[in-house]
Amino acid sequence: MADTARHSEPRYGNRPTMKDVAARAGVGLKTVSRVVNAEPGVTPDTERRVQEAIDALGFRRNDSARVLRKGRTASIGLVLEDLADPFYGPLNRAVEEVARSHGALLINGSSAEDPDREQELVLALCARRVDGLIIIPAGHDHRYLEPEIKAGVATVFVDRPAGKIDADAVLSDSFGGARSGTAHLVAHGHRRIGFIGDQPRIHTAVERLRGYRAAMAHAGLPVDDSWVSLGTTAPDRVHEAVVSMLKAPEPVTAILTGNNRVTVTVVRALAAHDRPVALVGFDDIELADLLDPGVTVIAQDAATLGRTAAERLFRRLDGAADAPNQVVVPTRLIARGSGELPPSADR
Amino acid sequence: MADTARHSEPRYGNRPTMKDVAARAGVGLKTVSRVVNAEPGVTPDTERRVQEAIDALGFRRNDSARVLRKGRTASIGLVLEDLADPFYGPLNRAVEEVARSHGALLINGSSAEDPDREQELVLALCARRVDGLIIIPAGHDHRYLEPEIKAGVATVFVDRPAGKIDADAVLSDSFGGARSGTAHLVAHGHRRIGFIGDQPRIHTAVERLRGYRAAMAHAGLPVDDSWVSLGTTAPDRVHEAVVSMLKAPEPVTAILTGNNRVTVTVVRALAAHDRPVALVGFDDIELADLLDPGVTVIAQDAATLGRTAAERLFRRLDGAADAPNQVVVPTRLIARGSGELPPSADR
DNA sequence: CATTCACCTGACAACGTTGTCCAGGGCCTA
DNA sequence: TAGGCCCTGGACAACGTTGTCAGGTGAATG
Repeated sequence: MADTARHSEPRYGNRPTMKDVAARAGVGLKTVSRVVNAEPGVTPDTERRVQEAIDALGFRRNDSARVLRKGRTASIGLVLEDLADPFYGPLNRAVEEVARSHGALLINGSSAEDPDREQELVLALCARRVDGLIIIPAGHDHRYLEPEIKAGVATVFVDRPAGKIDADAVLSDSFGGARSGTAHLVAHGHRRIGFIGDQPRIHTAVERLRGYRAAMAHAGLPVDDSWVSLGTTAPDRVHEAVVSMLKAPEPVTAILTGNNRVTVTVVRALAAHDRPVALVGFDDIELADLLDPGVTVIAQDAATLGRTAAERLFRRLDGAADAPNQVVVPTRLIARGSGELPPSADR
Repeated sequence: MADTARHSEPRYGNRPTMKDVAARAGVGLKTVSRVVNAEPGVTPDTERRVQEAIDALGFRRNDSARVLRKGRTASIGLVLEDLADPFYGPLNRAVEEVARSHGALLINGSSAEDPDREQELVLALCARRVDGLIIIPAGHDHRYLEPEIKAGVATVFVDRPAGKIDADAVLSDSFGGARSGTAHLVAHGHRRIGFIGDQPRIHTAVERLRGYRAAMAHAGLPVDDSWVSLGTTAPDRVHEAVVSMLKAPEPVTAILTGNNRVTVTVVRALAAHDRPVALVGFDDIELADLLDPGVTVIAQDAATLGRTAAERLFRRLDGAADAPNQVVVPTRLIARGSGELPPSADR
């Protein structure tokens, strides 16, 4: 009864191989290969016999072996920060769409904003010999990628630039977006504007803060330290920041938020507040138009980010060898009400 | 100058192999393998020499080759409907988390609700010899998977059951959720309740419709054909359905929606309507609590779905051989206002 | 000093596929 | 009918890794 496994026991689940198919069809190994790959040079009759054997045995070509022989895996890795963040959904899909159109599969994983985990994941992908990598970096030092890139792994960074290496990157215009969002609030009469952003480790967080400061400076407005809060996007910290900005002796009359998670928390916090406070959020959020007032946002085009990055990656894989460069995707301010509220009466 | 590539040109980007490392370190091939895999039986001195060669050459083990030899790829495939749908984000992440804890990578793709594309994707994953599959099925016939399952590919279906084969499945309680949502509306005095759901090809859509009908029947209420709309979740179709239900001679006073995308569209449509209409939505949506009124929903626990499925998958991979079974994850009704509105005055 | 034994080390085959190359046979033409 | 050519088919090696097994060295023991 016992199926005699020779030494250990590879052969996956005892799947038939081309050899088995060849034996059953009474042809040579290579002929089976030709049929499977629709290569020319096989008589219709022989082809039919081989095909029957394939169907009868339930043979399916082992791409692992194929990859080993051919040197290309037809798969790319996508490392993002959190698979569950709605901002990355459209990006993920756009990348998948492009990969699919190039016949490649997508392997992905989350770094959870942890540089070590990012590196571990990226190197695991390299060990699988993905043809290319699209990375939303969590860390600031990507020199560990140098040997990989030199060995031919095409690499494109998205949303944030690479650290300490020269690589392609596709970024949103964080600085410009934050600046125009802030200017929008200033234009509506606000002079004390708060900024609540993500951790200063994160490139986009810093850029957005810079944009905010630039707009304030341009308007000749001071920025009080108590109006700026950077840190994790955990709801309780953000909530606390909102409360302290509003309870201060010189309370802010408007807030600029640094990303979608912060925006959502701030909307909640402001709903519980008595005076209206203006709000402009970075990243669009679903249903923002249905709230009262609608949430004015600086929308990023996540799908374009992903598509652009993936297209650049495949252009590299097709041999494009021009110097690495950065593409900046513009943002768009969508006015819905919350950013157009006038300053509420002072204390 | 020209690097003489012997025949074609495999060797990825001319990456060093264990052979190269061995030559440089002046040791045998297998010794390098031992060092790389931290196997016992290597003198510290030899190990150091090998390690130096590894670092100098920038060697990284080729897992493709390893996989071929070992028979396990330590990767699983996740096929879902749309990577960008916020409902699948937490599910995706939960699966990834479990995979990660088992040292496996996640390959994923979208079926776009197209059975052919689902099959194509699944078979591509099988050709890569993923160890297991987690599938949110788009099609209704999965007999094409039989040879794969027989060959040892562990397979778990999520959100919707497998078609025509006996396989593990982890489902939400669509029927019970829709029934309790409908009963909730009935309890608040509604007698004419509409249902707007997804395409009847989709299992959950049918189950939810069944739950709705069951609750109506249980309450002794008739269901007029014009109150039920099944089809794509495209906003214009859904919008049209809302309008026609509200403009009918016997207009509905409440609506039950079949999924998150429908709910969002209906919220928009109702906002433009003059009379208040009660609403209960299937699936929770972000910010639902901030709308006015808050949106009452039947919440599904997508993360639990994903985690449960992934855990079952790995239990199978670890050898669990009990009969395939179905797990049903309960839903939870979250009352926020929209589902508690009384029927508005008749015409 | 010889023998045993433990421990390291390396040669070799195998995983399943594809590229190369050659052999055999049929068919056309001279 | 012989010669040559094209078309089909198969043997073989190679991709980079790991399992098996045998050889070799040094220390410990009788």
